[in-house]
Parts: sequence; structure tokens; C-alpha cells
Amino acid sequence: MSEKPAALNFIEHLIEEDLTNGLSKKDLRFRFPPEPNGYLHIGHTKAIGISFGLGEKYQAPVNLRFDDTNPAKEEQKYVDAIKEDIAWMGYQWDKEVYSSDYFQTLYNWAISFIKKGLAYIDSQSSEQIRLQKGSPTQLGINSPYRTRSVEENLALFTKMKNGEFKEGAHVLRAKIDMEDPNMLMRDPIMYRILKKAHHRTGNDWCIYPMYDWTHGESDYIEQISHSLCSLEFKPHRKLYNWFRDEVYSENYIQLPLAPKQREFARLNLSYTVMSKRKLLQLVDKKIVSGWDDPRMPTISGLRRRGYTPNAIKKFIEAVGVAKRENLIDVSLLEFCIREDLNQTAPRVMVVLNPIKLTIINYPEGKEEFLKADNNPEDESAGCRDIPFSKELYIERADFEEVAKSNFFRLTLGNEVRLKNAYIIKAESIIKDSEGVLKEVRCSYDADSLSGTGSEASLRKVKGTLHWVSVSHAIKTEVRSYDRLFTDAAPDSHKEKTFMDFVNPNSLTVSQAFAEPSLALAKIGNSFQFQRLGYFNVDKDSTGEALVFNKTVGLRDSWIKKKLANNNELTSQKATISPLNEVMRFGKKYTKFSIEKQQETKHRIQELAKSISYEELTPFFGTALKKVGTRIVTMIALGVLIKNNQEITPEIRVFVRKALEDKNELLVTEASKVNS
RNA sequence: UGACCCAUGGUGUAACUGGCAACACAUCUGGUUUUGGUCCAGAAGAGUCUAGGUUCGAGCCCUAGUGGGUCAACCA
Repeated sequence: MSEKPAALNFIEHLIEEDLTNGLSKKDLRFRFPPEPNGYLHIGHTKAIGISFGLGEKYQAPVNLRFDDTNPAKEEQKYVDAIKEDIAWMGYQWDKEVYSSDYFQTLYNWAISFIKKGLAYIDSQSSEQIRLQKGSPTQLGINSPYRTRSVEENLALFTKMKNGEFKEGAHVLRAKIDMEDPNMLMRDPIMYRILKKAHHRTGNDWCIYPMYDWTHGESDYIEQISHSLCSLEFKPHRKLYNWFRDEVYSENYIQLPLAPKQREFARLNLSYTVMSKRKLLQLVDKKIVSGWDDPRMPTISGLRRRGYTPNAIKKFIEAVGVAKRENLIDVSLLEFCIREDLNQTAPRVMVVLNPIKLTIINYPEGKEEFLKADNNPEDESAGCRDIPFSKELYIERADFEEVAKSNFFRLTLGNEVRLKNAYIIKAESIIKDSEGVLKEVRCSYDADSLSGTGSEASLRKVKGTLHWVSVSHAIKTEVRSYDRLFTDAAPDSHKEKTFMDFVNPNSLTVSQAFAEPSLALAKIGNSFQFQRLGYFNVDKDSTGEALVFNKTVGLRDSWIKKKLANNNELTSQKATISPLNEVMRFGKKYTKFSIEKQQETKHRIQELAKSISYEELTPFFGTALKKVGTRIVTMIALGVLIKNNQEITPEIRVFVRKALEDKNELLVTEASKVNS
């Protein structure tokens, strides 16, 4: 077996390295630490997938830790929602823990910091403290309270804890370095007074630890080996380590493992926004119906939309883990859900925008039940009977009176097959007084029934249409969704806000007709509406009326062709400057065939017309061995000289060196320029 | 006028210890098909931001530049 080493991401590389350096595999432990102040979204699924995925890969426990150090923002309902979402994703956490579980320990450790002279009570206003902090380019200055005695600090801190001060009167600060280039090291606040009830600790505490003083220490208490978070926490690492090392030095006997923080780039998805704050705005401004609106990138929204845990996991896996800023195309997410649902979703027929179709030679009042496969991808799914009759609905878009030859659907005088039924031929149409098409009348070939094996049934026709019988159809509501924003990166514009790009047509509601088997559908069930896409039953459904959400459309090469015809082909290539293009050729010029070199040379000469001498001069110094670059530079130079560029000493040197070169191509070009 | 991080096809990620830049999506052909779906076969597309250096050899190591990002909440 030729085992190729698995492609690891940088975090896995680090873990492997730690393992070879003596870390025991059984000491591996991870955590996912959401703040219970909102709902989880697709961005979180990346963090969840990384930590829980690592847990699965290394058979290591993963804690679910609620980072609940700010009672002003956090609520039990978010805890519940987060647990539901993670469980739905199919992940199992080892321990459910809370930062608030560690309030007492953290408090004790803070006291020991004070005793060691590593922390002090600052009694200035937040405004004063902010001013003294300086800026990224300007050093901070020490607080006048920085030199308070240990005794005084201890007394004050005790009083703070006992609720003897108002909010904002004092804070506990770590004594580090007000001149550190990293702002977070400039005496960060460890505790503030907050007279708010906490959703778990109630009124036990009126001082609450800050993130930096809580997170790393919680990792340490839980003996997390690798603490993974997103890139914006990179600057926190220095402080994370500072706190950790101080605490470790006193506790390493009971708690021998010192956790490491590592950071990865967060996920950005095209045509949506990801921050809780922005999502909240969409909810508040009623642009969506709520956090679980199927257009929302929240886990609850995705779930309601019909996304499956499998598809989301696949997606996260495909996206990968790195430190680069990224913008992932939604088409990848769509691919993942199609791939999943294609295997599992039963096929049914539903007509979204109906037009009536009457079969003129089909007996009045007759009905028959025709066999249909439930899922061609899965034989075990079996088949079902669908009622057929004289009057049917077909999709309005499936009929055109006259059409181009690339229209494979029904046109006057032509044949198509009705899926699982007969071949029909459109004979005439009926329009209302305003000229709007009301009905298509056609004839059917009674011998052409699907699956009979008759000669007529085996006839090839261009298209196959889905349909439902008028008298048997059940009426349903179908909600189709388009992207929420009209811009791929709605929050990346300086002049405009993401709200300026809200797509006004992101929701389309249709009154559709479904085949009767769908009467049995339950909330959450997914189906493929044949030729249309994947749909699931929304929770708004009632006993009388079903409501469907469109999860995603089928891949549609027909609509693509139509679009392509309309707006020519939009070039995928970004335009690059003439100089850059020339230099790109330089890298491969010598590897080209003679013909390709000729072709390239013409292109370079064309491009050179818009290159200035100043742009070209830096390349006269190109390393001797980079022959290709020198050749293309020479070609371009030739054009400049032809266009009356004065011969400078630099040019002379460049050409002379080229003439002495081993490479014949270069010599040839140089001698042309030389003459 | 700082510190830190990042830069590989259109997008995202790989490439172990330097050794023919790979995979997925997207795109385009062709075939199969009672879904313009699926499936199958194939194509095109980058020479790794720029310049210099080390090396027999650099996407990978070093230096400088350029571009992008992050950092000044008693938020997390």
C-alpha cells in the first residue's frame, strides 16, 4: 500500500509535533467556548468542526464551555439554543462547563496575584484609564494607583467583592507594562464591578472577571491541551501566556498541563453577513422573520431551510483550516447539500407555477394510478402510485407556443413525455380576452405509457415534464429563497453598509400543486421536487396546509445557457497591468515552443506600447540566471527604443550583458535591440 | 507612523525533511439518462505577490519591498 501522508492543516501539524515531542495522546483535550449571548451561525460551525473534529480524530474529549462572564448580555435561553444546535450537528461534548464555575478559583488566584504585586486596584474612571493606555503607535503611561500597597489592594479588592462600591468605582488590573507594543499588555483589567444578576450564579457575585483573565485560566483548570480560536484573538496570546505562566508556576503540581492558544482564520461566506450584531439588525428591522428564518446563516436558519448536519460537516471539511482571510463561495455549501439530499430525498412531483393541460383524447372521468420510483439513487426506496387524469397541471415555463431548437419542452405541434406517464403532443391553446395563456390542449399516445416496454413507450422524445392531476392535487405554499444580499461581500465596503445591499426579492411565495402522496409529509422532511430542487416541510405547516421551503435548486445547465446568452460571457480573469503580464510571460518564455514564443513575443510587443521606461528600468537589474525575465524585458525595451526612447547608460549595460549571455534567445533579442 | 499575522488557478485548501505544484468547488466539452438532475469520461485554467540572496535545486529557508488584515470596550 502506497500510503500518502494525510494532508494535515497547520493545527494538526502542531499537534503531531507536540505528540512527537512527548505530549501524551491521552492528554489531548479541546473545548468549544461560546458566549451565551446569541445564536450560533455557520461561522461557528467551523470552530465547532475544528475542535470537535480534532476530538474525533484523536479520540480526545471536547468540553462545551459557556463563556459567561458578562451577565449583562447572557441568558439561559441562549445556552439552551446553543446546546440544541451542537447536538443537532451530531457532536457530543465531554463536559458541559461554565466559566462561572470557576469564579471562586479565579478570585483566589487574583488574590495571590495581588500578594505577589502582580495586580492592583485602579480607582480611576474608565475614560482616564483609556486615555493612559495610549494607542498602537503611542506608549501608555502608568496609573497613579499603580504603586498602591499590597495591603491596600487586598482591602479594596475585598470590599469590591463585598459590594461596598458602585459600578465603575474600581477595577483590578494586572501590573504588566504600560509601554508594551501590544495594547493588551498595558495593565489589562482583570475584574470590574457589575451589579447584575447572573443567569447561573444569581447575586453571589458583583465583581466579574474579564475575558482575558478567564479564558486561559478556564482552559488551564480544564487541562485543555490546545485552545483554538479565531484570528482576531492573536494579539491576546501574549497576555494568555502571561496569565497562564503566572498561575502555572503555583499550580503545576495539581494541574501539570499548560494549554496553548492557536488561531485560525474565521469563515466568511459570500452573499451573507456573519456577525451576531449584524444578524440581529436583520431580525430587528424585520428583514427576516427571526433568527431561524431560512435565509439566515444561523444554524437554526440552515436547519429550517433543510440543510442537514452531514452537509454542513462536509462543507466545513471542504473549506479547510488556515490563517488566510477568505471568502467562501455559497456554491460550495449548495454543492454539499445537493450531494447529501440527492442520495436520501424521495422524488415527488410538484408544480410551482401551474398552467392547465387538458388531454383531449383521454376519457372523461377516467383515472389511473401510475408507478413512480421514489428515488432512482436508492432502489430500496421503492415506488409509489400517482393518480393520472384528463386534466393536469404543468409548469408554465414548460410550454412555449414557438421556441428555439434548444428548448426541449412542450411547444405547439411537438411531443414530450409526462414523467412516469404518456407521451403527449400539444395541439392547441386557449387564451383569455387579454391574451394570457389559460390552457394547453394536447393529445396523448395511449400506447406510450412508461415502463410498459411497448414500442411507443420506448420512443425518444426531447423532454420530460413533471405534472400533477388537477382533481387529485393538494394545494401547498412554497417559499423560495434567493440570496439575502446583492453583493458577495456586503460588509466589506467603505462607503456603504451591509444594509444597503439587502436583496428586496429574497423571498418568493408560490401557491403550488403537489401530488397527493405529500399529504403524509411531516415537518422537517426533505423531498426532491423533480426538475425543481430540494424542498422541506416548514414548521409553519398545519394539518390543513403544508408549507415548503426551497432548500436549494437542482444544478441547472439550462438556465445557465440562457443567462450566458443574455449577458455574453463575463470574464473570470481579473485584468492585470501590461507590465505584470509581460513579466509573467518571462517566467515561462524559455519553456515555450517556438510557435508559442513567436505568439508571445507579438503579445509582449503589443503590451510594451503601454509600458513606460520608468516601469521597465527596475528589470535591467534582473539576476543573470533569470533569463526569461531578461528576454521579455529586452523585447519590451526594443519596442520602447523603436518609439524613440533615448539610449541611456543603463540600457547600454543591460544590452551588453545580454549579448555576452549563453542563452541564444537572449543574445538574438539583444542584438536586435543593439542594432 | 508602532507591533503582530497573512499572501499558491476564479474560490477554498494541499504539497512531509527544499526535488515534475495536487485536490475539491466553480467553468467548458462529450457520453448515459423518462429529472436540462445524478452518474461517467475529458478539457481549460496557477508556475506560487515583487525584487534580491542561500542552494546542484526554492512555493517552502534568509533579506527588503508591496498588498491585505488585526490591535487603543470596565465586550467576548
